Amino acid sequence: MIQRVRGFRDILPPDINRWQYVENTARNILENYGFREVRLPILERTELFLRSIGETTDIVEKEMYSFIDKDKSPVTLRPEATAGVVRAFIQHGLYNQIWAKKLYTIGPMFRRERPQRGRYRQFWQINAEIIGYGGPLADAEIISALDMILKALKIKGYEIQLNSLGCKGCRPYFKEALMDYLSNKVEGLCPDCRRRQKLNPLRVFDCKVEGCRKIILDAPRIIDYLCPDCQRHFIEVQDYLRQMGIEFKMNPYLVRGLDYYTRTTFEVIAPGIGAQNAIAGGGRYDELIKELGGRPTPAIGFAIGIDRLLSLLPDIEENRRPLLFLALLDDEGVKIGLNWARKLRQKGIWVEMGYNRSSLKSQMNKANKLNARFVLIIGEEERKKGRAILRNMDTKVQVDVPISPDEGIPSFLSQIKNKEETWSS
RNA sequence: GUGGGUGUAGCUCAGCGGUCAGAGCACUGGGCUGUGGCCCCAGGUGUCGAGGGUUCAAAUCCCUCCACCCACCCCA
Repeated sequence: MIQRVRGFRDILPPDINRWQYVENTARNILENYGFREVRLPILERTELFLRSIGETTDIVEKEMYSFIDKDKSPVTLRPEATAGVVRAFIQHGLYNQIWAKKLYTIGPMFRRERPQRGRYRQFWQINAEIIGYGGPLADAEIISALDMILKALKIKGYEIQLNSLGCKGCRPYFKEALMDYLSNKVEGLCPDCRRRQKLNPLRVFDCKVEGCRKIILDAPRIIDYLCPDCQRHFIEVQDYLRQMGIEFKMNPYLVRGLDYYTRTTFEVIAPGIGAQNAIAGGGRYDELIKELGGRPTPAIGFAIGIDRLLSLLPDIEENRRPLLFLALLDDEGVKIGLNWARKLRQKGIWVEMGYNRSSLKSQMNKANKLNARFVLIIGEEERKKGRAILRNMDTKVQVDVPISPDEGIPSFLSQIKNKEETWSS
């Protein structure tokens, strides 16, 4: 048997209900916030991710699905969405398009990690970006949209963690201070962090090793190094969030795994879904568009992990049911039934039938398994009388209706209507 | 990349050196010759994850590999 590639998943009914529910909910909310959907390539040039995410991040160092295309160019399955959005934004010169200020996209991302609960090599994200606005109101709106989606989905117990990473003006001072501090503590650091200390000292904050954590506790904090502008920005973001009643928790150690973030960063964690408990994350990236060759343009975005979100949602019960199942007992019956089916479906009604000739018993059985509300029986006897048998599967009540679709369908539909009135009263 | 756990029917699992590989659910047919759910009966359920080894004898013991799950690293 040919097996699925490791870490990839098949999404099948009845699970698909939950996927559609989450996507539809997010879509509706984002559209109300004025976001427009974009659909972008899954494959991008590797360089895009090297330059955006950062060469010394875990994603780039060990998690990318990269390969050499037939024309020898290095390409990579996107490990996150923002880089592609920015690339498209620059490529199409969208700086002044009113619809390009707020964009969202839903689709799969790829990271080649060891799979575990809540972590897959292909995972799905809902991404939203506000582009071209550097002020704190954009931050507040993006977090507000994220929070509204989580609330609409009735996610319980999630926590929004907030931090600021400063800007290109103030972050270097902090980086230096941190590097100085860490260089005196090298003995206590794990091998990974010794390397990080030189290359990308902020990443030490993410370390879970006991020794490193202790060192981190006394380390300089980013928020103490913010320049006045960054400070003001961050305070205003918090004010807006409080204004809207959005709860959040400050986390001065939140640095995020991508190098392009500036100022506001956030992450949403949720309990009860295993070790991989981050269901969403994001932040501001005011330098990225310029760094990728575009005009200087501030932006902020978030990503929601659909796979992880779904593990927090209860099963959605299957309440779809066909209105009518056609039990067709002979060749002539099939011909009549085909017309019933076509005409009813044109009216938007779900009609089922058996595709192999079998006994009435087995057709009834199938109707029952499909949970059809009505069965219309058309056989030799019915044709002789010119009247088909209509059985209500819930009440077991059977009545006759004209067998010809032109007369029978109106009769059928009026009966349904009456039934619904009596049921609802 | 590292560690631990698990691989037997479509699903959930039992068997853990000694005839034949089993149960429940699901599936198909019949009891009911043209009427579903309940009940009864019958039936396919399978390279016992793959390959090799030990043994008179391997689903069972050993080795290797593979897959899945969980955890570490890190993140969605």
